[in-house]
Amino acid sequence: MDKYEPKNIEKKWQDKWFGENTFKTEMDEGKKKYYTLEMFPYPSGNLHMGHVRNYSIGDVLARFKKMQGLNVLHPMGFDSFGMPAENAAIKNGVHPAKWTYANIENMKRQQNGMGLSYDWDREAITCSPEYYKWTQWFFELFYKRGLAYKKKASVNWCDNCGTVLANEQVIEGKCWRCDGEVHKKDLSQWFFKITDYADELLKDLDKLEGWPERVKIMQENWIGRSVGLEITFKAPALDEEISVYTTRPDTSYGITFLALAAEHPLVEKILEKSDKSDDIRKFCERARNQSEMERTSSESEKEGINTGFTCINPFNGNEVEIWITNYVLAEYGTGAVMGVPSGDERDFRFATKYGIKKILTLQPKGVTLNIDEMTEAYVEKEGVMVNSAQFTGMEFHEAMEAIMDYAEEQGFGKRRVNYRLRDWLISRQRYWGAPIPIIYCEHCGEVLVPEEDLPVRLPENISFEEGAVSPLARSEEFINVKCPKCGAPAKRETDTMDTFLCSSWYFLRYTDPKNNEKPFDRDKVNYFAPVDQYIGGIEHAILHLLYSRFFTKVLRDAKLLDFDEPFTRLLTQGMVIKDGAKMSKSKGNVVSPEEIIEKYGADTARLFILFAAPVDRDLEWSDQGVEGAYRFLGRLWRILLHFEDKIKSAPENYDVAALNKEEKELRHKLHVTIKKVTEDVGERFMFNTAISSVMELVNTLYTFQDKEINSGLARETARALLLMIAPFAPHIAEELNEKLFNDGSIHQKSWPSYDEAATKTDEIEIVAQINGKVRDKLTVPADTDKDTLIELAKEREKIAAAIAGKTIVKVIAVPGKLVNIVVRD
RNA sequence: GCGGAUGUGGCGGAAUUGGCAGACGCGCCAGACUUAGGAUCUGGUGCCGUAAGGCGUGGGGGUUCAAGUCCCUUCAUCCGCACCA
Repeated sequence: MDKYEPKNIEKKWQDKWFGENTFKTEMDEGKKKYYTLEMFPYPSGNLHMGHVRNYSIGDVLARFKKMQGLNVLHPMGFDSFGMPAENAAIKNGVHPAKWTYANIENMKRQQNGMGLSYDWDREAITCSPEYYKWTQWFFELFYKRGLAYKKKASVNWCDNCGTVLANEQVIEGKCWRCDGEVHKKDLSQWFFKITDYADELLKDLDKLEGWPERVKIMQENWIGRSVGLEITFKAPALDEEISVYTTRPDTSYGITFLALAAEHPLVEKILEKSDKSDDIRKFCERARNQSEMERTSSESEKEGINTGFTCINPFNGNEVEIWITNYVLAEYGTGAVMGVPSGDERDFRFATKYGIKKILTLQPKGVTLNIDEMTEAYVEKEGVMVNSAQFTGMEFHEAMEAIMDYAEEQGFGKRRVNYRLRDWLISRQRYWGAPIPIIYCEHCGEVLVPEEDLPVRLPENISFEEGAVSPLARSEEFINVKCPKCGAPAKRETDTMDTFLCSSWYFLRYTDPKNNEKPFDRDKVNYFAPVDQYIGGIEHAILHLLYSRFFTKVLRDAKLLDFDEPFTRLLTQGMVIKDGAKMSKSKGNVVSPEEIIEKYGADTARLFILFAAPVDRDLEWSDQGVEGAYRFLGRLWRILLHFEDKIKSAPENYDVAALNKEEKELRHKLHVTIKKVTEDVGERFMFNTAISSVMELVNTLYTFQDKEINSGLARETARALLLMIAPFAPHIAEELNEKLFNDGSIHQKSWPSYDEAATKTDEIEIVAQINGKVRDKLTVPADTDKDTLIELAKEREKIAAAIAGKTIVKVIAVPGKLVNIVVRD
């Protein structure tokens, strides 16, 4: 018998599969489609275990659904614009394109070495002009729809990367890519108006039943919708009005100060008129220079300066001090907030620190609070109003509505919805990205590059010295153009687009990847998309997944496609952990996929990674576990080849009734296993238990090693085993199928069906309990009824002994499961 | 602080609808085959106990004939958000 040598068989089948492009998918209206997608990688050069896990999960699904008769779309591509290529260029003098394409080639080789069933004819590479032409085209579409605009704003700047970042890309005050400190800069930048879709992005989360709850909650929090009141204060001494936004209008009678952000527009006027403008200016500068970390931490010390000016609380005419503080966010709401020390913890501490007055407006029902004795604010949203004019005595919720109504009637307040979500900053001061297709003309202003001139290509001849200015901005050849409108000399925009823009639509391009006329054909995109099952890491819970949802909705409104959401189901895989930490170069705990595949083969690598943990949980890497997976494949190989002659000489059909007891049990086990694996893979996404049941079946088959076995049953079992293991370990399944059946690729065959009758047994085991504790087990016919069960149980020696001399209080019998006799002394 | 998750043998994990806790794999122990075994096959393996039996799903309480599963409470770990007024 041949030994199981993965090296000898895997390469052979991969050459055949990819040589013949076995996994090619075509649109077929008559067939139900299934679109399964793994998040495409950044071409860093080598696959890591996270990729292996991601792709293994996707490949099992793709192969499984295909065997179930669906028209499976399973593409792959590369998210190939971005900083690392440019950094490599700066460091080693290699052009980013060269570096990137070399990495793509290597990663593709590794992906093929895993035996993944991709349709490579549909590959999308975001840095290729054929692709980024359409990324630019989308920019123009957004621009025309009023969703792309340029404005001067205080934006996030990363010194390391030499570029601005979107809010979503600042993680705890640091750059998502390089972990460098981020600080604010005032720059004129391009934005996408994602806020126009805030409400729909929030609402439609309800439609995403196949998404993990936590991802939806993260998006919900990120969008951060709140409902409140905008109140306008008059400041006569400044001859100005100041608006604040609050979600607690019920506390309006307790306002004792008004807090402005250091960046608030009114600050300029205050400086002009104030006699202590030097102190105020100093304070504002200090506040602005705090890093993003310091400014957005709730732990930070709250500081402020009294401007000496006041404004009028429109509710009660009280004069209220205007302060400038370091804790009010300029970008949220109006950049100014009303200070109610009695009802807000921050305001309480601030007021205590600076000796500002406190007025109580709400207290728990039946309790009388004394503001002078309180050590913290009363922040609960329930209780009874006090000190609030005509609203005094009202219950919280009632007062809330009444006060808002009153403010609107009086004309100084307006109900308003606010979002945390800000517009998406999409321009980057880097070379290796899709150029923004805009030309600046002295006469015509901002002009879109005409569609027929797309793509705006990146100049290839370019220098990458380190410097503050983007390489594109230094390229005269690139910058200088004629205005498309008037023909006068004009200049190109030198910023490129955030790479998250490229990845916001790639899953749509796969449906029609070679289209030169359009980003994709509407019929094709509507046939294949949305993605039925998307698989990737949790790190994109907000970033990529929010942007893609936004894109999809805009394209729907532009009538390019007919669905609302891009990803019907989302699976967030767990991390691959070793020695208690995520695998990383810096921790030195990296296991190279290539080495594992070299040593054990791709089938073992895939099987281990799918078996070791449920797909959505973290997976602890175990070298011995890998050995175990390898051992199992060896066991499968040997036992099937052990029966080789039997299988080859077996008839297609056999008489089930003629099987002996053990054979009947094997057949039962076989059909139970098919049922279980079908459900585990297709419905429960429990690949680990699917594999364990296949292992059990193999173990059962081993009991026939030295026994006679009905050849028809051996044949049926072998075939089903190969079909079931095929999605997980495609090479060994293909090889064994050829050796035993030699009737074409196993991957073109149908998923096995089970015989419902065979999953049932004539006799079952029933548990006999006394007071809920198992005392005996009895084997009875499967259809034994309640009363008979109880009778049979009572006849058992152990049970009879246990109930002898005691009073039977109650007897519970669950047919098919147990009998429980409750006794008392 | 808020939100979410997780907690089961020596380890990874299973138990899908309240019904035999620990499937499957790793590790460990023993046997067979063998010049040899880090190959392979077979058997054993939650803990305490010679046994009968008892105990056991982070801790405490509860509901129930029956709880890993439901309820209350508490602890620990991980993740996300973190001055959003």
